[in-house]
Amino acid sequence: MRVSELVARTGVPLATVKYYLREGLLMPGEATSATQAKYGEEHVQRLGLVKALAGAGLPIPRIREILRLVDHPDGSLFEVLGQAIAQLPPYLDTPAADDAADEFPRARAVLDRLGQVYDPGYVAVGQLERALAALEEAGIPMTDERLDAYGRHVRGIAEIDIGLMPTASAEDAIRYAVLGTAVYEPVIAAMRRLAHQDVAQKRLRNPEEQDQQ
Amino acid sequence: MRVSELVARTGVPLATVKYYLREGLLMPGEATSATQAKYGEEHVQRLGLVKALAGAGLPIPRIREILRLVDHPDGSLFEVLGQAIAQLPPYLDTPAADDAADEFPRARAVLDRLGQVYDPGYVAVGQLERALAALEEAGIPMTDERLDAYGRHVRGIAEIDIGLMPTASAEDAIRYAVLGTAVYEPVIAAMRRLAHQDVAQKRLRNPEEQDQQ
DNA sequence: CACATTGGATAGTTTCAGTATCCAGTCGAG
DNA sequence: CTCGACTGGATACTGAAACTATCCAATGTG
Repeated sequence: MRVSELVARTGVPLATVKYYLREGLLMPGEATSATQAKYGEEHVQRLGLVKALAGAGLPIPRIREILRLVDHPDGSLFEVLGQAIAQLPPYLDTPAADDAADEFPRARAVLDRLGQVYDPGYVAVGQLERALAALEEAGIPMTDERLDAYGRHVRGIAEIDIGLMPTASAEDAIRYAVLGTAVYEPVIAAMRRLAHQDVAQKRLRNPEEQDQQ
Repeated sequence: MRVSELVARTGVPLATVKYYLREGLLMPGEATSATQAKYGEEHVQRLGLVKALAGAGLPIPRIREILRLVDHPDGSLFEVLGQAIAQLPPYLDTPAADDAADEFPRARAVLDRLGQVYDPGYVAVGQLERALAALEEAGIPMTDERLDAYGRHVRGIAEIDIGLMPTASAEDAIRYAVLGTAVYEPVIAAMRRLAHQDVAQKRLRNPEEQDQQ
């Protein structure tokens, strides 16, 4: 298909398609002449993915990096996933901690409490630390009770994620992990917001069953 | 305390404090003269909250609206919470659906499947729809299996959230609900990312216990 | 009294994410 | 063949957002 059709199918304006092409977010079509190129389904899908990531508020350079990792994963699943997660908010100013000493005290306390295995150099540790610090600074409490419950359920979600991960090829696994992390998060957030309403409504109706799971 | 101390305690640059003051994100201090004002703990905390929200990528007008709702909630818990959630991404272009007819097909299918009570006019329904549509456009699958599991665990998280909600005053409840939705989300996201690593590691070690919870 | 600090106003900067314009080569209907 | 529409490619422009910097006159302080 030509550009005009790509534009029609995705709803992305031509100027923006050209912009993404320039920025390297969309691979160029197969040139058939100096002023013509052929685009395929992969371009439609890629544009959808870029839209999803951009819609989540990711800056272009971060999207480019994620796409690069998906297209050319260089390293183990963990390495690539770590690099990809570093492109997701919350962004850390300090990219790496030299020694794992007293870095991330809050996050480490939480993870130790939950008995979780973790690599202290993993980006998400810093991200958790930052989220917890933000909580603290804003004067919002994080009790052990809440923490344990979150830990339990989040782990359940992670089990599903890992359980459904394709194991055939490493590339598939990486692609799945990188995109799954970024793209399922808004779904989970929206579901939580809706569950709040559901739980609150049902409790109002049957206030006696106020057991906290 | 004076501005300089507020700056020192929060780490927010003076120019930025003034900017937040201008934008109405920070309440003015108690003026003691034409060139002096007194700030208190509430200012420190507010600045922390603004930092947390801004750090999550929320635009200033949205933060202002959230703060307004927290400070002067006008309406029921559900109404206020709905308004607050509308300030959180993913942002919807179409603010309201006139009739609840075929609006949000994906989200409704999911919620019906989970047997959840929901108000079709609730913002989060549209947000879920959008997140699911983004998934689809990007060619990423959302199976029923994953959905059911997510639903179960997200519900568990919501039970905790609601269970720990203060019930003494309506204002407290609103404040808790609004901030809890916005501020705990990054924590949950970070925990999920870390749980992925933990689950994957442990599975590699004991591949036999691959039960998906 | 001198000097740093402050509130308040205004202007400037940077980054980001597109849009718009131009151009020259090419395709395709008549 | 021809003429107008469509393309790829390059460059310039725009508008919003979030700070950041500068100035000023009033004030508090040692």
